[in-house]
Amino acid sequence: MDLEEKIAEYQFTGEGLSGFLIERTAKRLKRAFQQELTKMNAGLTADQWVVMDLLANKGALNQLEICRYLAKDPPTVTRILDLLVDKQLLQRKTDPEDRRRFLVSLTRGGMNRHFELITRVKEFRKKHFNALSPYDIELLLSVLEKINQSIDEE
Amino acid sequence: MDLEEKIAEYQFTGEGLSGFLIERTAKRLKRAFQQELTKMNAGLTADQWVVMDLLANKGALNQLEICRYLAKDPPTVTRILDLLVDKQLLQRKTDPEDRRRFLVSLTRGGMNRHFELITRVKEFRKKHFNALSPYDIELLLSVLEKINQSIDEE
DNA sequence: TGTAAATAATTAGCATACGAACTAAATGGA
DNA sequence: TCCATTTAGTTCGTATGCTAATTATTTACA
Repeated sequence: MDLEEKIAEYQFTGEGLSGFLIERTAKRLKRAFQQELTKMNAGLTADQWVVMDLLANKGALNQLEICRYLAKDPPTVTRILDLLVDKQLLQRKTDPEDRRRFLVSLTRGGMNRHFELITRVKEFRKKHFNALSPYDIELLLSVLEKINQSIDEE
Repeated sequence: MDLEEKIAEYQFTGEGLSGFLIERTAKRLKRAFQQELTKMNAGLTADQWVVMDLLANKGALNQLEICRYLAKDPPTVTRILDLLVDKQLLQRKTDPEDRRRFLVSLTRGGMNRHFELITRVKEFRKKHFNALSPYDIELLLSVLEKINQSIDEE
C-alpha cells in the first residue's frame, strides 16, 4: 500500500492520518507496558508507575510540577495521587513556603516498590527503544515537533 | 537541547521517550480537534465524529468492523454508538444474514449533520496536514511502523 | 492595609480505555 | 441432530482525560 492509499484509507479520522496513526501507536505502546506491569505483579497502572518514577528521579514535587512533566491535567493527577496515597506508596506534605501546595514524595514503601520494578522496566524500555536507531528517533522527534508547532499556532 | 538530553529528560516515562512524546502529541491533536468541533457547535465528541465520518464513507458496518477500523474496543464502540443513537444520528438494524450482528448506519439526520460539518473538518485536517511534507509523513509512518512491529514481536 | 485577581488543588460530570464476565446466536464435529 | 466452541455485542468495574465550578491561599495594586 503506497502513501496515497494510506492517506485515503485513514481520511475519515478527524485529526487526519497522522492523528489516527499516532494515537493508535501510543495506545499500543501503553497497553504493552501495562501488560508488562501486570506480569510483574506491580500492582500499578502505567500512569501510576510514571508518577512514581518521576518522583524517584526528581524528588519531592508539587502537583502542578507533576502535571507539567507528565502533560496531565490537575484533576487527573489528583486522582492518580489519591490512589497511590491509598496504597501508601507516596505522601502529600503541605509546602511550608506556600500552604496552597503539597510536596509530593515517595514513602519508604514507595521507594522500595520502585526499586523492585525499575530493572525490568528499564529492560522493557530498552527493548522497544532499540527498535529505533538514533536517526529514527531524531526524525520522530522532529516530525512530532512540527505537528506540535502547527497546533500551537492557533 | 540535543538528543541525549531529550532522552534523559523523558527517561522516566515507562514506555520510554517515544511513548511519552507520541502520546503527548496524540492528546494535543485530539484536543485541538475537539475544540474545533465545539467551536462549530457540532454537538459531538471527537470520537463520535470519527464514527459518523467512518459510516458516511463506508456505509453500513457492523460493530466489530467499526472496532477494527478505529482501533477501539467493543465496549467503547457500544457506548459511543449508544450516545449517537440517543442523538438520533445513527441507527442499529439487525443483520438478517447473522442475527448476532447489527448493521449500523447514519440516519437521515446523521447524514445531514455530517454534511454540515465535513467542510470545516476537512479544513482542519488540511491545516495540520500541511505542516508535514509527504516526506515527513513517510518518515512518520515508517517509524511508527517499526514501533508497532517491535510490539507485535512479543 | 484591604480587597480584587491570580494560583494550587479538589470536586463533579461526562466520555473514553480496557479487562473480565455475560447473553444470544451461529458453527462444526461426533 | 446435539452439544461444545466460537463469535457479536453488552454490561460491569476501575482508571484516565477534559471542562467547569469551588475552596483555600497568596499576590498585587489601589
